[in-house]
Amino acid sequence: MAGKAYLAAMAHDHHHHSHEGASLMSAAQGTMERSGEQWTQMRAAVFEALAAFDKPASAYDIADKVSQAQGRRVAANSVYRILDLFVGANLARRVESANAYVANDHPDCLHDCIFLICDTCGNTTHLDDDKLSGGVRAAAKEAGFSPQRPVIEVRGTCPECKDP
Amino acid sequence: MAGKAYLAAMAHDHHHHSHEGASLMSAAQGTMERSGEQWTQMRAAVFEALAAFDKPASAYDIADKVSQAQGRRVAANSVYRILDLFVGANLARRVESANAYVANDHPDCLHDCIFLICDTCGNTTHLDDDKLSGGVRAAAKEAGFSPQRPVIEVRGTCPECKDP
DNA sequence: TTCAAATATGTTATGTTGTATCTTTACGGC
DNA sequence: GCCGTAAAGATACAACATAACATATTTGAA
Repeated sequence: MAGKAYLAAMAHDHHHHSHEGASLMSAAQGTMERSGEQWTQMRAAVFEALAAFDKPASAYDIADKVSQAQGRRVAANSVYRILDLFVGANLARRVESANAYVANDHPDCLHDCIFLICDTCGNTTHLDDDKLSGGVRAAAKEAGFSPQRPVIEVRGTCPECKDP
Repeated sequence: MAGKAYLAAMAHDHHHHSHEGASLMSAAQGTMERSGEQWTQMRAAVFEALAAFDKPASAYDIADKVSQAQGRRVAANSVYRILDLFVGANLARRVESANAYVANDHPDCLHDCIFLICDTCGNTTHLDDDKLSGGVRAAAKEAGFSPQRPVIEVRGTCPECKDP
């Protein structure tokens, strides 16, 4: 992987506090604690492992990575518990069509984000287009439905895999 | 279940050849054969079972129902094979956020459909809003991504579960 | 019609994802 | 120190999905 060669477009340019590395870790800790949850060693380890993946990671992928890092076996169910917390606190997102998770690098903003998942290389980017996601929510309401959580993902081919 | 008490709204009213019962079966057969695939007893049985569910059904749910109907054990992997064909031929859709499948009652029209899945009762309806789905595709293209298959689903509460 | 090739299904096994339950451990207040 | 609570570990199992190979059925050409 040559790293991100393109950035997700933002339809409405508002300030996203995107973080990385140590900054992301402390942002995650802050968000977690503000939402009344503890920031334990285990949670830090899981978040670090998750954030280190450059594509969506399954709970088992994360369990493996944490196990490696700690030199002991960490069970998947512990990881699931923590991932659920993360998703609840907006520190991570679940990619439904991949049964996998990604770290949220701007946990301070709340969006119905749109994932673009490359079927060739697995790399995943996301858009935060509140107009589009708002349209989806509105259409659901129009049909009498009360939307709680839109799932908007696009399977396809990323620029790298298309133009080699 | 008291049956469908509301219908999915259509943003752009074009003629949908919605079928049910025997009509749906023969439409399915026609679509399947036009796409160069055989319409076997087994496929008919799987389609019938799938169409009989009033909410998204897992491959195992379908395997159970077909097993019942035939008085013999039908293995899940046979069902998976056939479901994959159905999805390819637009006879069925996969609901990603539910790991389940629904029959497509108008296999003649091709849409990126939007599923509304009730987290309370599991009932699922769908919208065909080409404008919205087109917007999602366009946004992906805007980011340099080549969309193949948008996945647009909304988790929430259906009208029945909201207003008891 | 008969046979060979291609397609479909059956059988068995295994891999992956996700939960449930119960036990043990860590931490804080008393 | 003792106890209550929250977190994490251990184990088991349920649910979802695919792989590999054997058998059966269909198709179409000789």
